[in-house]
Amino acid sequence: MSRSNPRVLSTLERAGGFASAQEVYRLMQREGESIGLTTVYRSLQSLVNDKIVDVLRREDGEAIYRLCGEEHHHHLVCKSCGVTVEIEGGAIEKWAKKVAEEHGFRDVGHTAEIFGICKKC
Amino acid sequence: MSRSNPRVLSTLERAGGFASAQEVYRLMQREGESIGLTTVYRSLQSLVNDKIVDVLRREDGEAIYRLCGEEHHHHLVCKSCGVTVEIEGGAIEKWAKKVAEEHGFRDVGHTAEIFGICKKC
DNA sequence: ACGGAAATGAAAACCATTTTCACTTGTGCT
DNA sequence: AGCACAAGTGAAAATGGTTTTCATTTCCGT
Repeated sequence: MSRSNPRVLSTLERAGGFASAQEVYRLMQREGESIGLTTVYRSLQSLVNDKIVDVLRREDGEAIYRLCGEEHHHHLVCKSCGVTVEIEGGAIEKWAKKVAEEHGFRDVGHTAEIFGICKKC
Repeated sequence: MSRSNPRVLSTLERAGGFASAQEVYRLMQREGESIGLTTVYRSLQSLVNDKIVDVLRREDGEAIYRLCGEEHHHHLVCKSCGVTVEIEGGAIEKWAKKVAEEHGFRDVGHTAEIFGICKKC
């Protein structure tokens, strides 16, 4: 098995700790790094194996990676203009954890997003 | 736009209300129904638009469809085997509403999902 | 029966991801 | 240094789910 290319992790960090493999690849290219898409995929997989990053799925099925333990937040998105507000989700964290434990789940994560129409729209 | 082919819905029901497009297609073929994969996809999409079925993602990114009641609920999904538990989200409803109001949003909706590894996996 | 709209499905296009394979780089050993 | 073998790399091809295209068929209203 191959090991993670450190530049991949560092790029993922720079991306805000949240990006797809393709995005990491494009970002690295734009910055002049010489790397192949294959290596990006392999490095991300390896980081997932080592539990250094988490993998989630976007609605369209694309895999997105984020640093584990990264303080995560949620989004309040305007359906009309797309403006996004980052919000704290203390209540959610507890709820998710509690519900999951009640059902015997482990290794628990969650997603939550609020959407609506903002004041200006 | 096209409408849903009723045999697709009925097959999804027979499948336990939980299957991927490919599985629905294969099931229908095995039962001797004459239908194209394209129509299965279109029907499922249309059912999702009409909020008759829900769409989730398996760990490998494949979309899975399931019948869904009208009451608003959330899901606790096993990342490994896909088993799903419907859960109440009273705490979330309040949280979403409160946060959105604080930021002056109206017409508010939300999504929330918890995922992890279930007891059996 | 006629004509246009909707439905259908085979084949092609798409696109993220994985695999293959030939080549390069790194490492340990003498 | 020189050698051998393991590990890393990436271009290109393969994979597989999903979407698009487009020609054909089915439906429906008049």
